[in-house]
Amino acid sequence: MTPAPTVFVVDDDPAVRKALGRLLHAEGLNVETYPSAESFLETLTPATLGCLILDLAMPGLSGLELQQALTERNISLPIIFLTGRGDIPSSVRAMKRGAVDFLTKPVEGQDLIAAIRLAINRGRSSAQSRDKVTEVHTRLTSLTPRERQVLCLIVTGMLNKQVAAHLGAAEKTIKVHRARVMRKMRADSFADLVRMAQRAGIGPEAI
Amino acid sequence: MTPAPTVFVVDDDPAVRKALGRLLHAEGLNVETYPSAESFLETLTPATLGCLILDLAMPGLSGLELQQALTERNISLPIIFLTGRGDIPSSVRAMKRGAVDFLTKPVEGQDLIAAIRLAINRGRSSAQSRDKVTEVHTRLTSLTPRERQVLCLIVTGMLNKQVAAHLGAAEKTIKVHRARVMRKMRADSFADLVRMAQRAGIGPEAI
DNA sequence: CCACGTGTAGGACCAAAGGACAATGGCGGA
DNA sequence: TCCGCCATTGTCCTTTGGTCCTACACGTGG
Repeated sequence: MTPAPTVFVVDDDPAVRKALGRLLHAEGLNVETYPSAESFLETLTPATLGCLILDLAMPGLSGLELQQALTERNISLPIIFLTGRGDIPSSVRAMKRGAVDFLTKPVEGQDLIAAIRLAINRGRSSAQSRDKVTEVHTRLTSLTPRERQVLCLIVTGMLNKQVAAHLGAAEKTIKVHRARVMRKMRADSFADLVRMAQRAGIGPEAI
Repeated sequence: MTPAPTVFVVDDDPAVRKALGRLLHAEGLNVETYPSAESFLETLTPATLGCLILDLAMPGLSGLELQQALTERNISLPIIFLTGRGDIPSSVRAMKRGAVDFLTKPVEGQDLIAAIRLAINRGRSSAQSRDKVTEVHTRLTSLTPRERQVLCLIVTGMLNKQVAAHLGAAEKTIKVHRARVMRKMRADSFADLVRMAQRAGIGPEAI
């Protein structure tokens, strides 16, 4: 239904890449393999959907460093670490930074598949909520400063006349701004607007 | 300011309990030590604030089993695992289930203290949001079934007359229910009500 | 200079929300 | 049986919100 997710495999061992490629392809998954973190980073778009199976120790960027790099670029591709010589501190660091799983070679095919399913689902839902938030943000940028101000005040529950007093304007003016906010934010009800503002982090903090 | 958080230490080794007790007390932290998971579980209230430093392998319930038990009892005390003979699968399982950290003995005092500070902060904020949600839930239970129905419909953005048509009642009736909902939920604005409903998981899903 | 966006504001008018007061009917517990 | 709670509906009135159309001032960039 949605664009097909892809499983990216980054491992410096050709045998591992080949074996994983075969295994996952047999499961009906799209697979792309990369021999290094750098080569993977090059061919990466922010809208990528799927998950990443990542080796820990590689020449060049290590797996943990790639994870860090993705975080810094604001790319939330779910990561499954798969390593032969891992240690506890590495696994803990990986999990702390949001890895879906941290498996050790040799890995049970079932375990890996299960982790991949989980990762793909997680990525899908996080992509959905991220899309919603960015959608709200783009609409927010279409507001004029005054409209944003009015938005912030009305979603805290203030009446038009209260907003007017607070901003030193006529109630009529606030009504105009309010109507424009509703239209520009494509909110089809006030409740809807409140929820959008909530998602954008605009709440009753400023009271 | 808030009730002082306590660091609970559960470890079967008396030497570890003694050493940790001294170290953490010197840091100005309240410490309670327990020789087993069972003894800790007995003296546990759901409103406990602080964090738990937990050994992995113990006679009786293991650390991971205690973590599971706390999850099942809906107790969200942040956990720091501290173990001598851990392995990667254990650490990954612990982190997946929400542990704050997974440290190995011998541990650097600084690392442990840092983890504790993080855990206590996490526990504090999660307790805050949990309190807010339960507060909303208790208010929800004070609503009559009809009032809850009306609440669900108005927070999706429906007008009184639409709700009336949807429920086969007069608009006036909906107004009365709506007013009672606002009073019982202690919402001081409609925006407020929408946010409360949001926290309680009542949203526009049902459309 | 003119067009455009922005902020401002007025009047007219209608729709929606909310409060005050009253009333009816059902249903379960004291 | 009577009381209290719940749900229901009504009328009357006020406040609030929302939508037209119109209008003016101000600054930016063609």
